[in-house]
Amino acid sequence: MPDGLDRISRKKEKYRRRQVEVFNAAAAVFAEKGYHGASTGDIATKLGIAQSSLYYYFKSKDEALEMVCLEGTKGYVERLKVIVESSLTPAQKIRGAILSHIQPIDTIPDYFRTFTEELRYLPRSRRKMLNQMISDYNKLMERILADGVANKTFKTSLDCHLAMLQLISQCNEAPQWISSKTGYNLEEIATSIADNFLLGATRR
Amino acid sequence: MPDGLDRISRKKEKYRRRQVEVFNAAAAVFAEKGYHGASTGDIATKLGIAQSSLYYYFKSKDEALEMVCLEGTKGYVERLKVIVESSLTPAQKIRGAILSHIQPIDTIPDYFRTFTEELRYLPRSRRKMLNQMISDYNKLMERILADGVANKTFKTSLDCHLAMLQLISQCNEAPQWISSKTGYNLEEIATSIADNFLLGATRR
DNA sequence: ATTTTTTTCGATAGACCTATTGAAAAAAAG
DNA sequence: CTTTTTTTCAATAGGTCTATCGAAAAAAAT
Repeated sequence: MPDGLDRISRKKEKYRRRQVEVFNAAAAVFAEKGYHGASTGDIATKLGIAQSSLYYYFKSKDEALEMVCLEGTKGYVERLKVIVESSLTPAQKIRGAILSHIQPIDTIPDYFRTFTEELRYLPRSRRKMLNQMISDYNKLMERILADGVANKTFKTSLDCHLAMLQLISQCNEAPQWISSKTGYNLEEIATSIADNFLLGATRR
Repeated sequence: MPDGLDRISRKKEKYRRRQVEVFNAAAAVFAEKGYHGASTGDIATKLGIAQSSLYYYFKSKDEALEMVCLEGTKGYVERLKVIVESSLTPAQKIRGAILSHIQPIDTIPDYFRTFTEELRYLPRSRRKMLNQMISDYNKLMERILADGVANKTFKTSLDCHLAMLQLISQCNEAPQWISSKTGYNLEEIATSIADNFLLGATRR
């Protein structure tokens, strides 16, 4: 006779796994058609279930978008924080940060794309946590650059804030370079972004 | 008694001017809410007219999006072609190309944003000409880079295709850096993108 | 002032979409 | 096998949206 708590948590686990399938489908449809272009009917069709069944797994389409965005950015800040606080050189930190940033393009492309392109359609009330996360993330990235300048690794003339925006923008656009028939892989792309930046920014 | 043709063209001109106001409103609403998030009612409200009145100026919402995208890219390829075929140095061409690319962010921001973010929602049939235009544009930009390599201005190791994608991506994301409270102006941004690229790519 | 042309409007058909609800089906437990 | 719980479904209320149409209003021409 199995333990009662075990039984309950096993049930919840089953529910949670199905929920992940639902969010996977939502992410795929959001990424393909955009949040407003995607209907809950589209998501249901992708899963082969009735549209109304979705509401057993989320309360509203808004909530589904929030969940997809949260899942798509899970661990982002933490991974960058580890890099920032490591004992790597500024140049190595940049390489690591870029690679870490674009990794999800491989592992969870639909979540990544939904986050970068559809976040703006989240109602203000749901966007607070995610905006805070983005702000934290940007500050961390900028800190790597500022440390590099303080360090005399990077040129004094480097505008850290602008450079941060340029690096992150390139990372966020990278998914579109892959579909662009030329078959770059993510590591090539990360290396290229980092190389091009470091070649220009590094003191000689 | 005015010439007949004159009278007709003057009327058409009046119609055309009102149509521009309509497309301006459409571009503004598309840019703010996204194509699918924007309703024709939103556009009409912005103009202070009835929703049904819009259909005197365009046949469908799709067509409005197409017109906005076409207007937003008018002259793009031509301007770049002039730069490519000029006698400027590759480095000067890059500076000119970047400045030319982001100019519309100042002059017609809503058209620019709608083009870069909402083009994907144009039905395939309407997207052909615009896709061709983008392809031509990218090739021209890549040619500047390839010429610079052939020229020994840029390093042999430069991946021209990837570098082209990186430059254009940065330009297309630039609007978001401006709203980002820090008050950069477009020329600063263009200079920064060009400097950072040229510093790394130029032979020494 | 009257006629013609241009522009706007109200009403609405016809789709589609989100979210709810109570019931049915499926799965798990007893 | 029966009961309980979980999961799915059909039906639908209530809302929004695009596009059409004939009429009205406004402007221009005669």
